[in-house]
Amino acid sequence: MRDHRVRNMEEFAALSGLSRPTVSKYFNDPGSVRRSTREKIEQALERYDFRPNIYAVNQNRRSTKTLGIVVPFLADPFFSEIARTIERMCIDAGFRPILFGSHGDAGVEVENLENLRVLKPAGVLMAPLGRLSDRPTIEAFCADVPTVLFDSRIEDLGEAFVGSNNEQSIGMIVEYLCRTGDAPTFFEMRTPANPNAGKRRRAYEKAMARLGFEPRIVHAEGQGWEIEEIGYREGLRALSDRLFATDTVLCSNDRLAIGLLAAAYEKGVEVGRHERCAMRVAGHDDHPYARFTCPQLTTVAQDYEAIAEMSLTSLLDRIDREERSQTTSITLFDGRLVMRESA
Amino acid sequence: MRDHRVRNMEEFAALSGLSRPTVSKYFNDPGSVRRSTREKIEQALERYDFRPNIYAVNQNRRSTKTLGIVVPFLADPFFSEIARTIERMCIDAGFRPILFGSHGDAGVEVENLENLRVLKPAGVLMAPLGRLSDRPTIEAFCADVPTVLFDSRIEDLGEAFVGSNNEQSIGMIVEYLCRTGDAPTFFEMRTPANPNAGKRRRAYEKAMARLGFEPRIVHAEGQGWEIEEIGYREGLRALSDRLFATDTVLCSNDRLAIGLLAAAYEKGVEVGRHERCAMRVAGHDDHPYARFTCPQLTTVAQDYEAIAEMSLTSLLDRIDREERSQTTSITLFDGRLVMRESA
DNA sequence: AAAAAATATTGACGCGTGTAAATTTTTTTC
DNA sequence: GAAAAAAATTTACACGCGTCAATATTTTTT
Repeated sequence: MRDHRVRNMEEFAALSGLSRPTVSKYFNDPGSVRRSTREKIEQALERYDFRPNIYAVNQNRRSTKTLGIVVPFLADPFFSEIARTIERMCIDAGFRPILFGSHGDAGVEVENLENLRVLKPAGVLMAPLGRLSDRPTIEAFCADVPTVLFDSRIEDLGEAFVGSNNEQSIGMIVEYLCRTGDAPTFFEMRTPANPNAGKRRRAYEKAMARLGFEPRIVHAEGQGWEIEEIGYREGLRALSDRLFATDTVLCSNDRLAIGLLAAAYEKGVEVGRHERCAMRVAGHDDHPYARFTCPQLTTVAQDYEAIAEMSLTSLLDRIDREERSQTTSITLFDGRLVMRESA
Repeated sequence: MRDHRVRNMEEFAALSGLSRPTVSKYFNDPGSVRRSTREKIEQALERYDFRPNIYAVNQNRRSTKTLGIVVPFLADPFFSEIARTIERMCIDAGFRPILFGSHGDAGVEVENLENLRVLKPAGVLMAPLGRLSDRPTIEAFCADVPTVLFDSRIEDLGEAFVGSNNEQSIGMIVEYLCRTGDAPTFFEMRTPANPNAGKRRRAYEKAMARLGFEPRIVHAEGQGWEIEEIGYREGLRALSDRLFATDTVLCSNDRLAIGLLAAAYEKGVEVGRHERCAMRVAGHDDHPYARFTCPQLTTVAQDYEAIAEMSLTSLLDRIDREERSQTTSITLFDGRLVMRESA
């Protein structure tokens, strides 16, 4: 049991009865040494619990076996969930994930990339802020480090992009809403940070046109990532001023819908798909809290797992091939309708 | 502008017209070199943007200027918020924060500590899982690395503990509820992961006794961090079976309250402090979503900033003094009553 | 049992920086 | 302007590990 502290690999090799290069070989790939040798090392490992100095290791390896993960906002459950999924997969793939949240701030996003640069990661998985992101910085970063973007696409950047198929998912929910009641009015932020917002609006317009309805859009004013607050405040206003043209509202995302539902409740406007209800509300993303809104929110679930897995696979693929690709491949996953009480 | 890549400090020193040791001195403390020297370096820095290799640096320094932050669950807004606050403060203090979330899993928490050990951080700020945490592992870690615990206390561990004063905050809200209506029934998980839960229950009992009421407790069955789900499911059951002895319910935390409010809504039980309402519900923590529940949740706000700042200050203090303290100092911050519609 | 193949060892160098001692240069003080 | 103090330079070693070439040993094949 843990006899004494082992200073370095030299000492540990001696304790194992082996030479340092052999032990080094083992740590880089346990399968590359003879079985009897491996057993010797693992036996010693149990007694002395030695771990190679990561700083010395990374100084000499070309690739550091660390992967950066950058998300715009850790407090947003979508990103904390997806980060968690990616982290786990990284570890299973033999990499060391390191997580950065940008707090919705472009300056912090740039800082995060600078910090990552210093860490010389093998690759980076990044969900950019979107419209607010400093494109030149990200471009320069992508040129130096293999980077896969997810969730928010930035035109022509990154080795690959993985996201959700807004056209499909919005089309699907618009169709559902039209089929079961009034055609939806679209509720979105006027100047959303996330580029998915624009795609969703266009998908809404397209779906409405296809179904023969006039698209109607209500814009919420306000900036930043306090999206529920904006949905609430602007929802109150829209309800007071009767801005919603129909009794059905499709929100650009669940966080906006959460705010709107709070506003409707406060106004005494009953929301739901039943006869007596005055209004239907739907969202997009299947936010973890969508099950606990009043009423429970009908929405579209994104495939977290698939997005995480595809992002990582694409990145590891690029890292393995050790060549930078000129084109950015794009993968989009379909959403799944989640029917609850609100619409 | 960015003429060419600078390989190392030797080369950069030559480009600055200085010797490497002097440049090294500058990077460790810009104030330690003559002003004219500093200007030379900063001028060169603008042209060549060199940054010392962090791996080579950390191999030789005793302390690594990185600070670990470990939280039990990044998807929980309380922790993502407090992590963000601490991160910012770390950077301002000249340290490099590195964030780990344990996903509510004791195994991951242990992994996080192991990974941190490898990184040889100057210190660690940790909110443990609580009851689920593997005490021996954390104890061994605290013995090796200066660690300050926050939020969840583990008896006799860490250089310091910073948390909230549950006795004060629960006492305050119990008093408020008793003054304005029925005395509250306490709603909590039977086997909560977080040790604050136990403190809150005892504080509730104490406050009720002080005010001359019989304490009444309803237990929610269920394990893990899906607290809203448990609150919802068990809330439904409690409402169906009329388990709440009074018309006022004080939840052990906001996440449980969010679930209970969803259950009440579904049951058609009107919640609020107005005449016509059948029930009052209060929470604890001032969760970011407490403003968007239906109705908005009356709760107790914890002082994020104060907890973050105090934790970091305590840690930096211990790091500076370069000595391990025998006693763990305890700091608790008072909560602030946040009155909204639900109670 | 001998030959061939696989694996381990020895010894050495390099990575980029921290750091210390001795020396030289620059700045400050009187 | 000389002496004292402060700062920079030179030189050298250390950190812990990756990696290579040459050699020795073990294992597998014939």
